[in-house]
Amino acid sequence: MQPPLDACSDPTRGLGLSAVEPGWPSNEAPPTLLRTAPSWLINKTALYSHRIIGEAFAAIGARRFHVGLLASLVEFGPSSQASLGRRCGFDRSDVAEMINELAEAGHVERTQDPSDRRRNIIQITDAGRIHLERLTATLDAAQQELVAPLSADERADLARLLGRVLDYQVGRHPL
Amino acid sequence: MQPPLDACSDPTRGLGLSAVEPGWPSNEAPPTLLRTAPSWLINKTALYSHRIIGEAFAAIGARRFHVGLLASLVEFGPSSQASLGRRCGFDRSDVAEMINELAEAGHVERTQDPSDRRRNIIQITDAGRIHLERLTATLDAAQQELVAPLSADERADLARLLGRVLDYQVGRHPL
DNA sequence: CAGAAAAGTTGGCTTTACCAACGTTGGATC
DNA sequence: GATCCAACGTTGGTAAAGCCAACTTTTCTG
Repeated sequence: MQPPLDACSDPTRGLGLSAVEPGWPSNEAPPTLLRTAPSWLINKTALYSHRIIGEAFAAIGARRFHVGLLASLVEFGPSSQASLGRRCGFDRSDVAEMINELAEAGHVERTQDPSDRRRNIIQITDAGRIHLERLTATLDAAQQELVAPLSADERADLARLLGRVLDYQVGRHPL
Repeated sequence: MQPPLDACSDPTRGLGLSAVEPGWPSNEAPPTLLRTAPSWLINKTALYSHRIIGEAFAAIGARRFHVGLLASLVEFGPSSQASLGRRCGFDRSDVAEMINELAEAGHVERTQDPSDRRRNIIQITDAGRIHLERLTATLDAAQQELVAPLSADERADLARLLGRVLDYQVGRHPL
């Protein structure tokens, strides 16, 4: 016959009569098919990542894309918008607007490349470097919150595994 | 750490000059800050996951959420929409529309619960079960494509690590 | 020199997740 | 029993992210 519909109709108190993963609402764990699907695990974890990092950045008046662009400019020096987009995985059109925002905030300077007048040369400013320091500190704290249940070794493992998947996929379809 | 499996994939050691990860456009690798940031790795990997699984499902006229809902109904029996949403991590409002779609396609039946007239009882149909079989096969193939560069052990490791993070985060803020 | 390709910009589209409100219903409390 | 509160389903709307198409200007290639 059918299992009882909604065995627990008050989600505030768990009856604790079945082995459910910690944290999930009582008797309402996700289906095994999802629980064991790498794609689902990745997507749901990415959702939490979005939320945690996004809130942390919003708290200091920053946006998620700031980090990648500014870090790119520091590590590789002045770049064109197209190059920034390829490095960080952004569409050209999105980079244009992002640079608008960063330039308006004074974190970045946009000048035309005299040797190739199609290109803009994007340079980080002193204010941008200071901003980046706050960003990295904020990101570090938020990420620690994200992967809190993992040990240092496990965090390294996770990064290594994801990096391998990412390298492979980038080779198949550059993003 | 393990010896390099595929090609040179050692992102932790930058030689500074010409050591570019495989697959990345020539000399336009992402900044180290992103490369080593779990949040960035998770988000970018999730993007590829979205694309690969989404395309695979679109090829058989299905959508991503079909799997979770139908698998839930098979594993736990007829459920209310709210319960389905909690299990799969969907908003109530989104579940309503998803069930509309699944019901119109004949994969699911929606009846009012006589014992609680607020609730709908969602039941999977025979067509839905057949659909779910195709979905799981498609999902398996797509996921294999996603984590192709990982060995079986590594895939298990990845799933375990992500599951731990997810359990922890669900405990902090149920989704 | 002609054509292809790259760069930047504008504008728009889709998906996904989320939120707010409402009416209905049931349970809890006094 | 009357009242308050919570859950459910539904509608509608919002915001961000990623992506695509078109167009102009400029450079590279054959």
